[in-house]
Amino acid sequence: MPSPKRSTSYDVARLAGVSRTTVSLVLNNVPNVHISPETRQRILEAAQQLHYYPHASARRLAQGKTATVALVWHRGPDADYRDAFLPALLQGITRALRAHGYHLIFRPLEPDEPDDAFLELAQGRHADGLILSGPRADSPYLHALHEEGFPLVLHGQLPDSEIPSVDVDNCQGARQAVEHLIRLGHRRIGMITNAPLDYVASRQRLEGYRQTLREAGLPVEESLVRIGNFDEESGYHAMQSLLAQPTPPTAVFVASDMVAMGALKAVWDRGLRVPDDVAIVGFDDLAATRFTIPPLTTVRVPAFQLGHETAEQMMEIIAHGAPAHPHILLPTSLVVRASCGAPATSERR
Amino acid sequence: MPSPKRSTSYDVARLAGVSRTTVSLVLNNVPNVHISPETRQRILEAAQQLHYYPHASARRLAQGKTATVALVWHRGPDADYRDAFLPALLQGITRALRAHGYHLIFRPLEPDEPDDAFLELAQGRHADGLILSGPRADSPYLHALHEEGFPLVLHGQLPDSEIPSVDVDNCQGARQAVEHLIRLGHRRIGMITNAPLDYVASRQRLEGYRQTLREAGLPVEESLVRIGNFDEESGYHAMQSLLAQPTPPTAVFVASDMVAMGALKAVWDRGLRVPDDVAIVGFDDLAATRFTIPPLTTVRVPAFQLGHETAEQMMEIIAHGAPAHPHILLPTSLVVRASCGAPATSERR
DNA sequence: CTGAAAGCGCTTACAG
DNA sequence: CTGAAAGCGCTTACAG
Repeated sequence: MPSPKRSTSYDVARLAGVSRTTVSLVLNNVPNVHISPETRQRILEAAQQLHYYPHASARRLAQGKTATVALVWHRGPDADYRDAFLPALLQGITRALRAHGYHLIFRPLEPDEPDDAFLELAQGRHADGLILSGPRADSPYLHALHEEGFPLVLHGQLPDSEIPSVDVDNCQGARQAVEHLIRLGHRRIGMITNAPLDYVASRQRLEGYRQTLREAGLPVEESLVRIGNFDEESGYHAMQSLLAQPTPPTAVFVASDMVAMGALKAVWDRGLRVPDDVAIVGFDDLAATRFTIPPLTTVRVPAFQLGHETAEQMMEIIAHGAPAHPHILLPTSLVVRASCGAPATSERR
Repeated sequence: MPSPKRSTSYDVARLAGVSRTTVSLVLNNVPNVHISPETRQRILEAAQQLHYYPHASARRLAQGKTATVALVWHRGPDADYRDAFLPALLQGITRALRAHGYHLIFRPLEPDEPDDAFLELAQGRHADGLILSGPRADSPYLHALHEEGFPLVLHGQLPDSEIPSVDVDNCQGARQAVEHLIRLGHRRIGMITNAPLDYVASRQRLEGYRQTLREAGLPVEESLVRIGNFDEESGYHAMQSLLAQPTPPTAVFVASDMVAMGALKAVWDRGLRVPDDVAIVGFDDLAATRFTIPPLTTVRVPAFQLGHETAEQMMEIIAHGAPAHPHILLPTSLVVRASCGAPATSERR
C-alpha cells in the first residue's frame, strides 16, 4: 500500500495563506529576510499540522547540492587491519559531518571492482565531496577529478599528490616507540615493518626508526630490519629470522600490532620470553593488544580524531575551496604495557 | 573555482539529434521500447563525448525514489561490543545493496541524541528504507513509520514487534555451547549472561542454556547463573561470584566474548586454570578471542551474512511490500579452541 | 519507433 | 515585508 500522500510546501502555503516563497524562507530560516512574527508562526503551525517535511530530492535539485559526503573505503590486502579502525573512524567522520548538517554515504570498494568505480558518486553528483580512504595510487581519474575542482580528501597519504590529506604521523609514532626502547637501555633494536615498502606508511615508519637510531648515535644495521606483510604470519617469520642471527636484537619495534602478535608467538616458540629476552613495541593499539601475552606496548593511532579531522577538512574545502593546511598529520602516543619491559607503567596481567 | 559546466540530457539530445525522451529511454535501457540501433549508438556516443552523467538529484525527484537505504546505528552501553561487528556487517549490507544498485547512508545515533532523531531520514525521504540496528524499544515513532508503509527492517529483535527483522539465532547458539560442554562430560555448568535481561538477546541465550540442561536431564540451578553487563569487568565479578560458591561449576558458558575475557582473568586470579579447573565457552567470535590465554572456544555470529540478509530483506520489502519471511534467524556455529578443554579440535598456542 | 509537454517539489532572483 | 514566475535536470504518460 502506498503511504498517504505527503504534503508539499504548496499545501503549507495555502493553509497559512501565504506563498510558497514565504514558506521556504521561514522554514529554512533564511537570514536578513524580515517576516512578521505572526506570519512566521502561522507557517510553522501549518507545517506541523500537515506533517510537512521538505522533500530532500527536490531541495537538492533546487539548491544544486546534496549535503552529503561519501566515504570510499578501499579494501586491499590490508582489509582486516583497516577494518579494525573503521568504527572509530566512522564515528569521527559522522560526528563532524552532522555538526554541519551533512550525511554520509559509505561506499566500500571491493578488490574485484575497477579502480575507478567510485567515480560514479562524483560524476552523478550523489555527494558534494569524496573522502578516499586507502587509495592505492594517484590514478589519472583521481587527478582529473581534483583538477575539476571536485572536493576530495585523502585519509592516508599518496606520494607527491596535491590532493588534501589527513593522516597519522607515522614517523613520529616510530620515533616514540624506538626512543622508548632506547630509554629502557636497549642498544640493539630491530624492526619489522607493517607492510611492504611500497606502502607510504611502511616507508615512513621505517624512516622514523632509522632517524631515531642515528640521533641516538646507534648504528643502523640493515640486518636488523625485516619486512612485514599485514598479518601475524608475516610477523612470525620475520621474528624467527631476526632471532636466528648470531647476535639477535634485544628489542624489536614491530610497526603493526597484527604483525606483532605473530612476532610474540615466534619468541615463545623459540623458548624465549617477552620482554625478558626480547622486548617488543607494536603500532596501532588494536583492542586485542590488551589480551596478548604479555599485553603489548604499542603506538596509539587516534582513529576517531583522524575521522573527525578528515571530515572537517572536507567541510572547509566545500565551504572555501582549497584548505588552509592541505596536508595534516595527527600525533600518535605511546601506550606502555608489559611487552617492552618498562616496569613502572606496565599493565601486567 | 566552479567545475566546468556539466552537460545535461538536453545537450546529449541536441548533439545526437533526438529528443530528451529518447536519450532517457536509451541511457536507462528501458525495456520494451524499440529504438533503432543507429539512434541508440548515436546517443551513446554523444553522451560519452560530452562526459554526460545523469544528475542524481534530478533523477531522484523525477522517479520519486532515492535508490538509497540508511543504516541507523544505535550507540548504547554496548557500543564497543557492537562496533566489533560493524565492519563485517557493513560489508554484508553494502554488498547486497550494490547488487541492486542501491547506496548506503550510515547514520550513527549517539546516546545524547533524541530517540527519534533518525526519523528525519524517512520524513525527508533521504532514503527509501531504514535498517535499524540495535533499537532500544519499539517506540511509537517507529510503529507509526511502519504503519505508514515506510520500509523498515530491524537488525536485532524487538519483542512483539511486527517490523520485519533479521537476527542471529541466540537460542541455538547457547545450545551449541552448552551441548558441547555436556558432551565433554560436564554436569555442573554455569552461565554468565552477556547483558541484563531486558535485552532480548540476553534472555534468549539464557533460555537456550536452560533448555539444553533440561533436555539433558541436568538440574537448572539459579545459583549457577550470573548477569553480565557487556564488559570484561562484569565478567570478572560474575566469575568471582560463581567460584566463591561451595560447589562451583566445572564449566561456564559466558554469552559474550568480552565478558568471557573478564571471566578468564578471574579464574587465573583465583589461582585456577582454564580449562583444567574451569572450562569456558564464549559467544561472538571476536578477533581478540584468538589471543586470550587460552584461546577462547566460542559461538560464532555470522556478521557478514547478517548484514547481507538484512539488506536483502529490505530490497524485498521495497520491491514487493511485506516480505515472505518477516522474521529471519541466522544460524550460529561453534568455534572450538582451547578454553573448553576439548583436546581433539583445540587450537592451543 | 520517436517527440512535445507536463510534472516531480523545492529554491531563488526579481518585482513590487 | 511578500508573491508570481522561472528554473533545477531529469522521467513519464500521452500522442502521433
